[in-house]
Amino acid sequence: MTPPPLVATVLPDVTGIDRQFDYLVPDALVSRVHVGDLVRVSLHGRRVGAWVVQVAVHDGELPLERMKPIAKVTGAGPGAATIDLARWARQRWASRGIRPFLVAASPQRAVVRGMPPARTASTFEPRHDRAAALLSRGGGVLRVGPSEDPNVTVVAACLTRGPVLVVVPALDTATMLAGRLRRASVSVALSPGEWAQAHAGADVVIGTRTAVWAPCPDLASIVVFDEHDERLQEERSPTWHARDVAIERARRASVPVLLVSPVPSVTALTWAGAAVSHPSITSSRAAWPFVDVIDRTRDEPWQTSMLTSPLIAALRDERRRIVCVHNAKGRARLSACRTCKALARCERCEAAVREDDAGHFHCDRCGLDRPLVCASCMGTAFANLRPGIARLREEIAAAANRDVVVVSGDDSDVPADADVYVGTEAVLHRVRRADVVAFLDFDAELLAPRYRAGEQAMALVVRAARLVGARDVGGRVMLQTFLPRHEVVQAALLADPERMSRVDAARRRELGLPPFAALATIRGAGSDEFAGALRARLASAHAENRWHVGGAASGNELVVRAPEWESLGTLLADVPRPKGSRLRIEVDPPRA
DNA sequence: CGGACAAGCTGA
DNA sequence: CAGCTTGTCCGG
Repeated sequence: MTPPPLVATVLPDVTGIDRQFDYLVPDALVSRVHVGDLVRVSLHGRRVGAWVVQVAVHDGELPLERMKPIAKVTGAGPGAATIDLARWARQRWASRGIRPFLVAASPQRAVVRGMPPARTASTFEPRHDRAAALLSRGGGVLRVGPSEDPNVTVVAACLTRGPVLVVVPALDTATMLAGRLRRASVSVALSPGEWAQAHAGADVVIGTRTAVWAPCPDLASIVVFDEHDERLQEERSPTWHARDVAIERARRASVPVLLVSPVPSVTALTWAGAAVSHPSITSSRAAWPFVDVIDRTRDEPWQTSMLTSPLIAALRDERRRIVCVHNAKGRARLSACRTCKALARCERCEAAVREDDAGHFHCDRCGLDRPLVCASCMGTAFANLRPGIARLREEIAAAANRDVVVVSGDDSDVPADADVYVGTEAVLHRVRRADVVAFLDFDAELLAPRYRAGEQAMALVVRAARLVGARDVGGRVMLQTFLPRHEVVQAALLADPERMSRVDAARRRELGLPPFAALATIRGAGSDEFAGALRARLASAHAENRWHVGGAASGNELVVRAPEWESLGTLLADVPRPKGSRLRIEVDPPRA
């Protein structure tokens, strides 16, 4: 009697096709087709790559004669467990399909099985004591100082248990850490380039956020370094976050996960509950720079100037390299009369006007020019309340009496030997080393209209802290603010990030924001119609209480809030998308 | 996504 | 009505 034919359900690697298709497994390939493998099939007259998502005995649902055979087995792929993890992620981030996750989990080139594992089972010292303690308790959040360098010792603590998966925000960190571990005789597979070695087996599999999807046989623990870093989240939809994937993957594999950061996110702390390891107050303080809070409500007679006297003193200190951060994004220039403090406005349309290069007031709204005279008191001296970066550069250069380098977002080659740098927050990623970092208008970060503004501001302080080093090497961060008592400012000042996360967590709980609720933004053609369908569904289910569907009246952006992500994902998947729509759904939106 | 096929438009 | 464009459907 002939054995029943095998049928493989495959998902084509083709954008726009969120469907699965059944193919016959030819007798010659029966031993080589496994769930999670990559194959090639003929679909609608063309050869395409596909993932095998299921292998089963033919059930007669689709007649055999309508099925084509699998054309070829390309090689190893994500594996069955990762495909299940991708299905979880599809609901978690309201993705239409699992293809984006499988792409992240797959090798870039074909990988044939049979490569030998490279496990050296090498352990080394020193090992991070607090990391080891957390691991034996099942994992959690490991808070460290910003200028500490815990990566190698934390990995050493993990290695005593077996293979470890390491996720870091940036590729250069991954490459550098891989090198340091190899010098300690640890076998390392750098993801995604060394996917084949990771699949065959290594002591450490390491990479940026996509590495959280990488294979790691006999996985014994997962570490996410710099858990607060935004680069761990995919910026395009589906906006999956490597931290959350790591937590779920570890849970499924019954292994501990460590989230390491100087400023752990509210999401991480809420997940960890009591499993948070803090450094001692003394060692934490020692690992932070000096933080100067410059209270702009008190210190200056002319309160609106960006150049306060402590800043001018720092600019004039020729022994110190200083980096000035000024987030000018989307901020209009603004002039005010020095005598009567009235805002300079357009006579015709009342919009704020700015000084142009020719020495006139110019209105950007209606184009009118007028002389530099105050309309209320006829004064002729004006202050620029929100200088653009060019104007600021002139003011800083005049105050510092040193050369100033302006760093813009897209510059990659920045002179390395300058004394004074000015730029948007991108400057913190371009300059290697500094003695002082000054945030000229820290309130722009604190008051940004995003629910994660506080943590994002805190992340900038950490970035600055690493640039200047700890207080014992003289590292100094200056925060110019009108809000000196703000929890972020206080947390930085006292080297105690918990001060900030406690307040932030309480506020988010009260306002129903993540991680205490699920939040999504929806944009793109058809989102108005989709919003209507969502409201109708919620009304019929009598579930409006903890739900909210707002915005999109202008066709701009729809905000959906749900009690938790499970029901959000279910709802967004169940409500049919209007035909012809192109919805971009962002769950846990990074900018909202 | 991209090929097939149908329906709609133009020119002689 | 050939010859072309535009739109919709569907793939195993």
